[in-house]
Amino acid sequence: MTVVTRFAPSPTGFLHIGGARTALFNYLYARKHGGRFMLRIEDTDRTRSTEEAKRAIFNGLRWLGLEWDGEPVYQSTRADRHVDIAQALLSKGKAYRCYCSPEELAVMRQAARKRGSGRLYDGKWRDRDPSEAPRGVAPVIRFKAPLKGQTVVEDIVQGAVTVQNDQLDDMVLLRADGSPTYMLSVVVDDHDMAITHVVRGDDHLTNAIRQKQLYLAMGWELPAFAHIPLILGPDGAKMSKRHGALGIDAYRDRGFPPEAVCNYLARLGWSHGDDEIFSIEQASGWFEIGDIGKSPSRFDLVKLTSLSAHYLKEMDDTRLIEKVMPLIADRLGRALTGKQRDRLAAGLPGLKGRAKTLLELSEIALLYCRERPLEPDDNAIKLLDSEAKAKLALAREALAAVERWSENAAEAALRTAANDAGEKLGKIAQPLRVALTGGTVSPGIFEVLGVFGKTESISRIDDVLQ
RNA sequence: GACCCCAUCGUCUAGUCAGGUCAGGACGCCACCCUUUCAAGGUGAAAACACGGGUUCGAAUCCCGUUGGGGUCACCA
Repeated sequence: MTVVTRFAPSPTGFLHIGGARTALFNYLYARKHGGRFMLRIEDTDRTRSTEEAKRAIFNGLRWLGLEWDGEPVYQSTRADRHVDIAQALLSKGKAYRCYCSPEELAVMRQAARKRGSGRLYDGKWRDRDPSEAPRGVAPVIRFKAPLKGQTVVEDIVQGAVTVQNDQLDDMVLLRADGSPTYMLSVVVDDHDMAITHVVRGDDHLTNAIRQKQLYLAMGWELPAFAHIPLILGPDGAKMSKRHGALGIDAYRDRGFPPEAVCNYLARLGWSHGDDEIFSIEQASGWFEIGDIGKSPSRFDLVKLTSLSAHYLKEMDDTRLIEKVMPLIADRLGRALTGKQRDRLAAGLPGLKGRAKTLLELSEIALLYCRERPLEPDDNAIKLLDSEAKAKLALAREALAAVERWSENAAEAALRTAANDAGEKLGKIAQPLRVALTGGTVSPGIFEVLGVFGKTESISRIDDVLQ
């Protein structure tokens, strides 16, 4: 049997971090077993569904590298089929028409709460003769759920979950306007799409109980269920906006590489022994649903950031430059000149170990893209006293004498000069740093010298000495 | 409130199913080393079996309870 999994978001907002992880787990499991990973857009709530949200889902999944198989299925296009199934249930005697008004329902609900019962609907129309139906009232169709016994879902993550059937009431399958409800649509679609493993958030666990009853009523084969614990905010409370529960695109915009996000998400709630850093390919070789933890985990931006730093360091220089250049151009407000690109190409490899995100990298890379004359920052100006300038003059002399310029040649010249003058290298390096970069913090000074080249370096020193 | 589920360092977790390890790793934190600044890197330290009862020669591991946390209770999905 081919494994078929699916990710079934409703396009009502952004693709959030929990949804992304659900998609990832589905993807991983399908890949592990050489199966198919499907995407279904649950857009039956037309008023809340938006094109924008749909795009966010597509773009988010692609950015993460979670390409789905085949065309996305739009649930809204399948309403006729869902209605057919409701009719089939009706003729099998497994569903019935209910004519209750919203007011009646509200009273029942109140009564149920008072009794502490989960049965919000009391089954008023369950066994009534259709001839008693009031005129002019459009009925809903309700599922005739079993009254006695219990329903057990064997969940791969949660184990056996048992609910007494008297806790469950008869859910609505078709609304008064004839449109199918989610509960019906999911079951029909999962069945029609031949989904073998339903892997989704824990918030659907109790739905699975009701859905199982529907499968049984239709005589359909049950998929395997796996309900993964939700992701909580850093304080252990439900993830909310104030936690920075952002769309996946926000993490992209903050400069996290997708492989870092995937790695982090995979490791959140799932583990393969002590492995911490791994690719999506490795994970798909290891992934077992049973290895997913049972308790909810907290979202930790710091750990994601450290993973991000790791992947930045590992990233291929060519790819890195492509990603960083637009960010720098943004900051500069214009495209980079040829010279700036060259400097970037030379300087980026030395820079990438110093930043945790692409955004941060583009910030520090700015140092290679500013043109002289520089405007030193406050700390830099403070440092440039007459003594510092004297050291700088010393450095200028030594550097001007270098014939074949290179990082190493510049280093040798400066070390010799410092030694001859009986100075500590730091006394010379710091003023030099200010002259070259306009700031007091930068990569190694020889590296900077190497990137700028002889002419530019000397000119920058002269700018300060004048 | 009712129902369902969960519980190992601050956080993510290994170990739990098949009881026996100084309870392991990672992030973070702290210290030290390296050092021309800041990072990075290296080395090291501190840090947990929620609590209470059982069962057992022996319990993080099995059972019960307590406490705490999460989820669900729509003609939303």
